[in-house]
Amino acid sequence: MTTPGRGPRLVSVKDVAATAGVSLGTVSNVLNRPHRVTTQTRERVQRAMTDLGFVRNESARRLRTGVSHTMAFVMLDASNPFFTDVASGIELSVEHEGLSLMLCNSRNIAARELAHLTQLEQQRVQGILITPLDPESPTLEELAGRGTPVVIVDRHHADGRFCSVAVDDVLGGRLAIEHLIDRGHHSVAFVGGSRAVGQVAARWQGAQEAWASASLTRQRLTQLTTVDLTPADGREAGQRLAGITAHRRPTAVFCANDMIALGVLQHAVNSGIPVPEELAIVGYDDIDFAAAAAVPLSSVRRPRHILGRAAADLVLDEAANPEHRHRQLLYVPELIARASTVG
Amino acid sequence: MTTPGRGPRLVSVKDVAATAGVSLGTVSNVLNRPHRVTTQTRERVQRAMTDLGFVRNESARRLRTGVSHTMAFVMLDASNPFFTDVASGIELSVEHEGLSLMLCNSRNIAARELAHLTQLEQQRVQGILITPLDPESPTLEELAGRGTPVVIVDRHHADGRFCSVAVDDVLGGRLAIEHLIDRGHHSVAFVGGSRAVGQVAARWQGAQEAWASASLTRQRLTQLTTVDLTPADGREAGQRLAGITAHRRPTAVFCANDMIALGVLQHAVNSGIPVPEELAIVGYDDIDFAAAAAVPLSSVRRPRHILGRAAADLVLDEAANPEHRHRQLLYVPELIARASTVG
DNA sequence: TTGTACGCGTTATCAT
DNA sequence: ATGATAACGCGTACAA
Repeated sequence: MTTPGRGPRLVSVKDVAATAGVSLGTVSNVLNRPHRVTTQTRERVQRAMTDLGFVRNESARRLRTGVSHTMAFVMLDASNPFFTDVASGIELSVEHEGLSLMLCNSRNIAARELAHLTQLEQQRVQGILITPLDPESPTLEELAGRGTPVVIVDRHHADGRFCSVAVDDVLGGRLAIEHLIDRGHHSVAFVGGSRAVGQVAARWQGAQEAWASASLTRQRLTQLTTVDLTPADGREAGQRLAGITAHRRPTAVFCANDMIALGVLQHAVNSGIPVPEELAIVGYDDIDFAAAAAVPLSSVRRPRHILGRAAADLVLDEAANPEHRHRQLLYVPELIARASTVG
Repeated sequence: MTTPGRGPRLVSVKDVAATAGVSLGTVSNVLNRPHRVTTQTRERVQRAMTDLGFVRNESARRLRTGVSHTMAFVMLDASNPFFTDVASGIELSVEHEGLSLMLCNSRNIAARELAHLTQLEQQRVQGILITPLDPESPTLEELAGRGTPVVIVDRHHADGRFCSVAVDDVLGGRLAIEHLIDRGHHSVAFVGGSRAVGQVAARWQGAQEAWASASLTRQRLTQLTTVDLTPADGREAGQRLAGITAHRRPTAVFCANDMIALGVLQHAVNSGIPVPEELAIVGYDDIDFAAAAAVPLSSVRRPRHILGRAAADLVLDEAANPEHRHRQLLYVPELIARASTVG
């Protein structure tokens, strides 16, 4: 007869019913169909609930009704402001529907991503938004196949078997390079992370395309690989750049994201390389910190909130609408030119 | 007889038992006490589970056993890297116990905080870590009173009725100001946000104490209030500073956090005020972006990961140990001097 | 308004 | 070691 769990024994609908002197069904009606109950008894029941400290048991509800009241977003990297901004966009839509959003952080580690997905599926969340390490992973298809709506954020699935929301990163890469070519640069380095290949491949591709179509005579687009996409990686890349003698050094870099770009910027300033005169820098995402850098960073802006809202709307539709059809949305990035390229 | 919810009807233990040709109890044993089952039957059952795509129903488990497998952290502001770093510290400890962590974001809005807490309590999470808008709010005490372990992060409850983990921000404020006094500054402004009074009051207090005990003759410690603690607020504060004629302008600012400081730094550089020669800047938190600023930011470092781990350990103890006693942990900050104060 | 079957995994009991 | 069975937790929904 011991109640499992610890702490004060929790109050159930039964207790509320007893205290209010009504039946169990009436309590349920107060909770779910208040209009069916006389104002008088309703108030009596509500009184009993607050007096006893009744807390609805979401597990029991879910077990019975089969529907949970939460959505989830599995972030690739919570320390990247890009993803937290996407998350607030998601929240807006999700909470507008009276659901709550739970955030998970895979930190770019496959085992952690899997653990989160498993947990979320076991909780029977209404839907999962995810920026996956690998959009083609069978895990995602299996998950969706068992009935959990899955929407991919900031990636696409090759065969369109999911809803997805992303930005045209090929165009983004092209915008960045075209801007640098416009500013007269002939030797440019792309700085990206090897552990984040999927995230940056399109940007690199766009960069190459733009470079090729400019058909410069003595062109040179090189690649500088870092491990990850953090400010520390950027500093390290900056160090390698600073080590190159000035006349062979690229006159500009296009960084796979703003965190890298901020690191490069820092090291450049520290080692006395004037930005943008000797080194122009373009970042990617246009996070708030980009504009707040001491040399404000030119960056390819992606519509983070809109991305989040759109993704949330898709997963909500998939969860609620039986006639749902998968859609892949592609948003357009925009180059924001600031002092790091425009002297 | 219709199954509630949509999508393919989910597989239950019964189906697994039938397919594997064993009894229901055996399936349960495979899940919860695998050693009691022959390797052979265990494999047969596991085979059936994967074949059918069986997914444990966490709600049913929780309902029966009374214990959930999640902890939650309600963040004050997910766009502040300080909190995401604390969150990763928490994750480390929580996942070490085989539990999963769900993140919520109150965005400094009381209604959102309440909504999250309600939701989490209804889900019967094992414990809640929270950086509350108001540590003295009765909501928290009621929540704890009904049995959910609550640990306060980055604040303390006045009467010690909760476990809490924080940093000595009075000391932090003192360190910042002492550093500036050491560097010869006589006129300093504190830049903080009015919507974040609770978070910054101690820093301001420490700043005043240090200033008072220096007993300078022509001292001047002023206060510059912003709305929030974002880079944009910092830029706006920087604008107000730049508007002051040079000989009346403070020679240094101590910012309530690094995001503000980065904004101030940006505006200073933009308006041609040399940092640190004409304006020294000290931030607070030492987030990664502080070191990555083009003029690396001096900042009061707080042990973010350690804070998170400690908080998680406390809530885990409170959830598992019947002899748990509340503790208030206070960590010591450290001043990191960089180029924004040390020419 | 009331009574009650139901959802599903867990655990215990008794039997094989 | 495994089988068969039932009670249990708690809120929901429907028939009475």
